[in-house]
Amino acid sequence: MELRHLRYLVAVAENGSFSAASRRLHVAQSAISEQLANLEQDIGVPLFVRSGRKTALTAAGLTFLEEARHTLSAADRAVDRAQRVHRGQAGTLRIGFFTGGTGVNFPYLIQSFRKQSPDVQLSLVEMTSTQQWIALRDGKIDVGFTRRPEPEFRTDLQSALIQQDPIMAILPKNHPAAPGPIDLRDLAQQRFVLSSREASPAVFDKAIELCSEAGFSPHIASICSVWSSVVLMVQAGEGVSLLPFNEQQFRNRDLAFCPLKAKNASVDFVIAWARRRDTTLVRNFRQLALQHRKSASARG
Amino acid sequence: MELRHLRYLVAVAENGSFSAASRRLHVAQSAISEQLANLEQDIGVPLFVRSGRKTALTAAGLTFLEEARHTLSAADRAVDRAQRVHRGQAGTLRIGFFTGGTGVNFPYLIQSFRKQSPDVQLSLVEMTSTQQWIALRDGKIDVGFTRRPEPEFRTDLQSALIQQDPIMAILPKNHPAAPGPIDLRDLAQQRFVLSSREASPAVFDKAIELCSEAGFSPHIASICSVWSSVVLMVQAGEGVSLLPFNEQQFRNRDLAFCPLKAKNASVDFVIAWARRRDTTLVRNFRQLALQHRKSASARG
DNA sequence: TGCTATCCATCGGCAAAACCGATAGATTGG
DNA sequence: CCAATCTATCGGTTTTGCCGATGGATAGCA
Repeated sequence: MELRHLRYLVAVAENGSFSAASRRLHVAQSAISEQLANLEQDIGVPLFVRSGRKTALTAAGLTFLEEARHTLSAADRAVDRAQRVHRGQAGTLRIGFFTGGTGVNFPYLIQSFRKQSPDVQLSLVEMTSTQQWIALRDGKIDVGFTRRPEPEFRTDLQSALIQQDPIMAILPKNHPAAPGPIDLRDLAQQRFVLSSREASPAVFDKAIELCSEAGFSPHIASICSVWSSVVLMVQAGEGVSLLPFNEQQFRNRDLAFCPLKAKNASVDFVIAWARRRDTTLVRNFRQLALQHRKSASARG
Repeated sequence: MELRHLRYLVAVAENGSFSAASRRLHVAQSAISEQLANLEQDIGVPLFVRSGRKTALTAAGLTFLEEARHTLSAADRAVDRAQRVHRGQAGTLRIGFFTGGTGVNFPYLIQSFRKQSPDVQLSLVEMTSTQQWIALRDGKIDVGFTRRPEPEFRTDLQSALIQQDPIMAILPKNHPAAPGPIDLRDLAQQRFVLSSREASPAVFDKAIELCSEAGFSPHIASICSVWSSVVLMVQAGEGVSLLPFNEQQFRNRDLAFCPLKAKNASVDFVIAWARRRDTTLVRNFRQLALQHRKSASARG
């Protein structure tokens, strides 16, 4: 049984006869006759009462007709929904992010995306930068707000800059170097608390790089998996730290957040996506996110 | 788009690859590949991400897959329901009857039919004998408890005897001929109240025939469309009547219901159906009705 | 880094089948 | 009884679904 059989059946029912259906469908009457005979043969149920002039559906035929209509509309709906998803008008968008990641006004972005794509379901998943790369590669999420992917991910992932987060020195409030701008060489003798390379290689590597350029290799006292712990450590006197600027931590009254003198003291904050899954939906969302970036940077 | 495409798609989704699906479906891998390429072309949506080794569905493909499953199961359900209706296991049975029609224990018949065919919906429609013949011919009802169809209906309709209803004379209680058995010649001079030929030709014609055999043509005072009115008329002294035995009217205390001496003083009470629409369902119901007749007549 | 196994797309050929046009049989309406 | 209209059937044509073979691409493994 194929949809063709159902289409012919419905046409016959709607036009009252094989001949009328054949005219409507622009198919020879003999074709209709054969196909419907095949259908009856196939399902083993006579669907029509043929009596010379008038053709009518049997009781089973009427039942089948009703279900055939359902089937055909299910098929149409399948096509329609697939096309809508393909056009980015429907479906689900899974977004990765990490707390402290700024650069876009998230609520506003979501809001205007909702306006643009009312039938798209959004799913927000909190992950570290590294987790996002893996999830993007494996198709667990569709876009991520994260750091620039490491080289090993560059074949699968693409990214677009949202903003450059300046790396700042985090010091106890009364530290002599505060409030900066700081020359990192002044911190050469300090003990450092860094966030783990695992969670965010970009930040870790940048910290090491900056120290290296300042002519020293940092003495790492502690490594924390998330930036909030880093802040706690510094607050506890465990050492100083280097972290990207983050509005939330900036509010801390017991610490000094000092800019660096180094020119390249920043890490990229990007929107990333899988090259293979760069759907219309992802493209739409990305464009919107980049627009919001512009307006944000325009504001200050 | 045909169901074949959907079947292939589902098979690929369930088996993880075109090749695996081809093995499962016993079709060449190239066929699967071609058909699914056609499908994608047809609906204008890429459904798969092909990357050498592993094949995965796109977001649109996943959506389409879900809907394709619905479509396929709708198609299956269509076939199943049609087959059930054809086997008489499902559907609707529309039954015609007239009040006073006896011969079967209706509640009991319905009850045991419900037991035999639990998924069949029953619809009872009250009609005169003639209305039932027309409704049967036009497919408005499926079976009717009625009188033997007139010759003009015999090409379309068939009928099976439920019982012979004896024709009885209905007289005022104190009529000299009561309580019978009556020789119709004794009523030759009476005025008659008959039920209309339109509603029940069999009864009307039988009355005329009996009078004719008794050597007179009845003087018809009134004609009523339903038997209950006939009874009222006789009660009002309008005349005497000839009607088939009917349990309900028999209870009337002011009238005498007298058997006739004539041998052929009866009209057939039958179950009738359309020759063209003698479905399994109708056959099943008919057989049950006839069984119930037997047991009813066995009881008395 | 090759080697191999596995996957999908493509091509030519074949056979099934969908379709067509014509026609015959059947039925209805005038 | 004739004309009109319907469906089934038949032979022929074209489409197309399928097959087998092949080639390019990729992933796993040595």
